[in-house]
Amino acid sequence: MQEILRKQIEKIVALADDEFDFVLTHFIFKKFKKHQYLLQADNPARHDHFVAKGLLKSFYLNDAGKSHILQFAPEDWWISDPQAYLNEMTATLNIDCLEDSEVFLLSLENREKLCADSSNMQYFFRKKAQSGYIALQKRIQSLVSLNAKERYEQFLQQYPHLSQRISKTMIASYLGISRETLSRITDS
Amino acid sequence: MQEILRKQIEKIVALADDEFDFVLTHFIFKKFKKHQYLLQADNPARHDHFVAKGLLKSFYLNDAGKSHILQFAPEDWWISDPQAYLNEMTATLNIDCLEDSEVFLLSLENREKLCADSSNMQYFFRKKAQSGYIALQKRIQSLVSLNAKERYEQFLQQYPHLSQRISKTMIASYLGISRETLSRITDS
DNA sequence: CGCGCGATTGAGTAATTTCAAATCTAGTGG
DNA sequence: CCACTAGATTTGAAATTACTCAATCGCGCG
Repeated sequence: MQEILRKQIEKIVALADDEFDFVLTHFIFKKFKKHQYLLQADNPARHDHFVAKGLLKSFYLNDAGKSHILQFAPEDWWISDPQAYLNEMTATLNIDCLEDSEVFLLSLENREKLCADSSNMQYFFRKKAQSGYIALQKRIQSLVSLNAKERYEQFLQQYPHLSQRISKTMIASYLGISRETLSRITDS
Repeated sequence: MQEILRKQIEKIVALADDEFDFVLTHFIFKKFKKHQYLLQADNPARHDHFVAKGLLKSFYLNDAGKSHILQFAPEDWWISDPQAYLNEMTATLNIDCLEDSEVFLLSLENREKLCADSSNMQYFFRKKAQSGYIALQKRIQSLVSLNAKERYEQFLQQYPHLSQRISKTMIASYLGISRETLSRITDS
């Protein structure tokens, strides 16, 4: 189980065995059931989450009460309410499980300790934030310049594996289109 | 001029005088004229840019040839093609000046040197990437859950100063709506 | 005065949403 | 094996939102 976390980090920085053991002491390992919430809006967002197994999503409800999915997180992904987590604020996002999941939790305090004690880990988190930024910028580009159909096709290309584990209703919510529109797109 | 850069960094980490002097040696200072390009698509994106004075924008042309503005960068902001810059690829974005501008350029090589030599600076860039991520996530939320009028009003609230220096055509391009639609929104 | 650029307006069209109803599907208990 | 239910998906029709294209307006500047 821990191997997944290690491999994820070592995609970016190499770690000696004892250094990884040290890193690991900063995480909490937990299992969650499908439909279980890891974070609810208006609660403190105490952790960032690395998914070792399963599938989570983060979403928020707008003023009209409509749910918008911000992110899916299958194995090997991180998920949180970044704004609330990094600024120690109360969450606006919700995170719950689409499948039974196994997750490593990291508090902000422990993240900062890790970064202070290990320049490797600070490097890792810097790179992770950078690639996250790039990913979001791509998503913005697709939102402003692609129509519903094109966005859906790009999603399929980008996450061919994911699209099989997620209902179309949720894909529509992620893409910012209604489920009816997505349905009409796919039957062609 | 350098004071602006220093203040920007010291919002996040304190620097001794000699440390800032050291930091400064990694940047190149340049002036640009209105309409001048700092980066063009298909060219290597060699630098990240910190704006000391003036106003820049980044944008790209989609397949249909339509221009979409990704970011405005007034004083105290950073602007680049992050994907191209951080992965040493050829740019897909363009960056040009909306006003005469003064800019500090930072190559990827020098950024990494800075981070390797100064944990303060690595901390700074980590935090900067994190807040960038948060900002983009907010923008995604507004794109998927707000209509044209709401997005425009949010833009005015968020950047009251900016909206006075930028044509409505460009604001429309940033918001992902046509200039005609924006015009119809504003006359109410 | 006349040019050029941004902003506006009008009319028609295209994309997407909404609401309601019908259909399909997987899982459950008898 | 079948009936039944909850959830997801699909379909239809009307309404809304936003876009496109074309024409006009307004204004600053040489």
